[in-house]
Order: sequence, then structure tokens, then C-alpha cells
Amino acid sequence: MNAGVEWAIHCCVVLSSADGPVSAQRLAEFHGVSRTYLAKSLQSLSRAGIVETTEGRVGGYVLSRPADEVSVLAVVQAIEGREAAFRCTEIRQNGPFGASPEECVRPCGVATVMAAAERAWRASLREVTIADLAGQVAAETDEPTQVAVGRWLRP
Amino acid sequence: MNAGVEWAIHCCVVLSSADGPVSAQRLAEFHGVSRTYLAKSLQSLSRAGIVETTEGRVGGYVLSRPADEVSVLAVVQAIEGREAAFRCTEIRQNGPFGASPEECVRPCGVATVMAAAERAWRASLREVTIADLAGQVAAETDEPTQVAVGRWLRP
DNA sequence: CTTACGCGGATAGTTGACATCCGTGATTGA
DNA sequence: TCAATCACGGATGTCAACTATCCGCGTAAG
Repeated sequence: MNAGVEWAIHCCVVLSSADGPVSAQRLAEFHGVSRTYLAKSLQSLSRAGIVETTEGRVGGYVLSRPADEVSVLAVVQAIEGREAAFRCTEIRQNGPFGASPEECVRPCGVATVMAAAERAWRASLREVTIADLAGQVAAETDEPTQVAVGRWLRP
Repeated sequence: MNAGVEWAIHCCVVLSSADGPVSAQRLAEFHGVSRTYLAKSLQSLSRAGIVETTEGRVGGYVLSRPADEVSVLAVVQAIEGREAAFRCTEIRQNGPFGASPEECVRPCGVATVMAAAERAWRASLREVTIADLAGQVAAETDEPTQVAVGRWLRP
């Protein structure tokens, strides 16, 4: 799985506790990752409507919606795309006993099982929001540090 | 996701309805896929203990256990490995406000969420067996064809 | 009008999946 | 005994995707 997924989720958590736009520069520095590459992931979040951008001199990223309305699934799909990890190549139609396309209006049993598993995966991620993660981080961070982080994000 | 996963599951379904060892040559021809590459996947199944091999002139592959004791999950993990798709790089320890390793005895919240989703995915795959899939295939195939396939697998 | 910033395109390096080939050892049938 | 068939593992090549960087453009604050 794409490493940008981890970065994007952490960025959304940070953005949920920031009070204004945070630049890609700051987000990259905060997490100790490549600025140029993180910018690509942030652009994906922007295209997906998860964050809004303000261009210009004091530009940066802000969450488009309240953090409790942004599921982890939305962030993952914004980076990884919405295509299923398993894709059926219909090998049941191949070979000497291959089924004809007319017999294959119903999806392949293998594909059905894999699709159900991916639905379970998505359902699990859909039930957790950025707000949930932010609350967990806040509970593990003492108050002076939280204030310092808030100041550091908007220099 | 690895295409070998799809091949391996279909091969196990075929093996469940065969009465003797089936060679990689036959399995590849049956599914219309590359023989040499399918052999690699079958070797993975062998190492995982899902199939047993008989070498020599009339060698081939047989399911090690009854089909209703072989879960789809076991086949998937034999091909894809047991590593989680998401791997946490602990970026919470990076940057100016990075948490110290002592504070990170508890797993990262992001990693916890992703791990839970993968557990749900595995649980879904664990509840379906090769026998379930074989039954579905049998129900969609007329009897003469089933007999012909059985003969074709052992020339 | 200078500076900082987001955006998109172009460009490599690296990794892993996909695919093939060959040599080895084992077993069966002639 | 000997040739054919098969599983196995190593080595190799190809290709797409991920990772990473750079540059030019448009935008907005100071």
C-alpha cells in the first residue's frame, strides 16, 4: 500500500487541530517527509474535495468539512483510488472448457468473495473519522505541547 | 493485488473436483494462463502446505486437506504473504515535535485503524472455503461437461 | 512588484509484479 | 537400463507503479 496514505491521514489529523491554512512545507517538516512528494498527496486530497486550498503568499490547506465528517476511508481512497485491489480477469472464460460470455452475466464466484472482503475492509475504515484519531492524539499529548504545535504551524 | 491469487484460487477449485494429481501443464492449459508462471504460484501453495506434490512422470498437485477445510484466506496468504498491506513508518516520531520512542510503546492510532480494517478483510475471506466455491461452480455446470472435465484433467 | 505558495507536467531511480528459461532431482513406463 | 515427464529452485528480462525531484505557471499578500 502506498506510503502516501499514511502521510495523508496524519496530515488530516494535524489540519483538524489547526486554525488556519497550513502549507505543504510545514506539513512536510512536521512529519519529517519529502516536501515535494507530500505535495502530490495533498493535491490528491484537494481533487477529492477533502481539503481546500488557498493559493498565494499565505496559502495552504484546510479541511473542507468538520473532522468528524471525514472518514479514514475517504482519505485512503483519495490517495489510492477507488479501484478494487483484486480485479477479476475472467479466466473462467479461458481454456478448452471456458464459459461463454453469455454464461458470465453473473460475476465469478472468486470475484464475489474478494469483493465482499473489500467491502468489509472499507466498512471498517468508514467508521473511523479524522476526529477520532485527532482525539486520540490529543489525549496522548500534554497541553503545553499542543499549544506549541498550534503556534508552530502558523509561523 | 497479485494476479497469481486469482489463478491459485481457481486451481484449488479445480483440484477439489479432481480425483488424482493434476500437473501444472494441465492447470495452466485449463485456465489459459502462463504455465511457467503458474508453476511459481503452485510452488507457493506447496510450501504453505495447501497442496501436496507428487514428482516424477505422472506427478502433479493434490489438495492436502478436504476442500471444506481450505479457506480462501489461506490461499490468498500463501501467494501474497502474511504481511499487512499497510505498514506504519512511525512518522509520529519525526519532525520537531516527534514523539520519543518511549512514548511509542502503544501502536500509532493510524496503524491501529488500518490493522482493524485488514482484520475485517481477513475474517471475511476466512469464512469462505474452496468447497463453497466448488459447489457454486458445479451448480453452474451441466453434468456432461463435469464428466468431460474430469477425464480431461487426467489424460 | 517581490515573495511565498499551490498546481501540473516532465523526468528519473527504485521496487515489485509478471514472465521465461534452464539445470537438478525424482519417478514412471518402455 | 534408459528416455520421458514432472516438480523445484535459481537466474534473468520486461514492464508498470511507487517514490522523489525539478521547473514553469498562476495567484495573492505585503
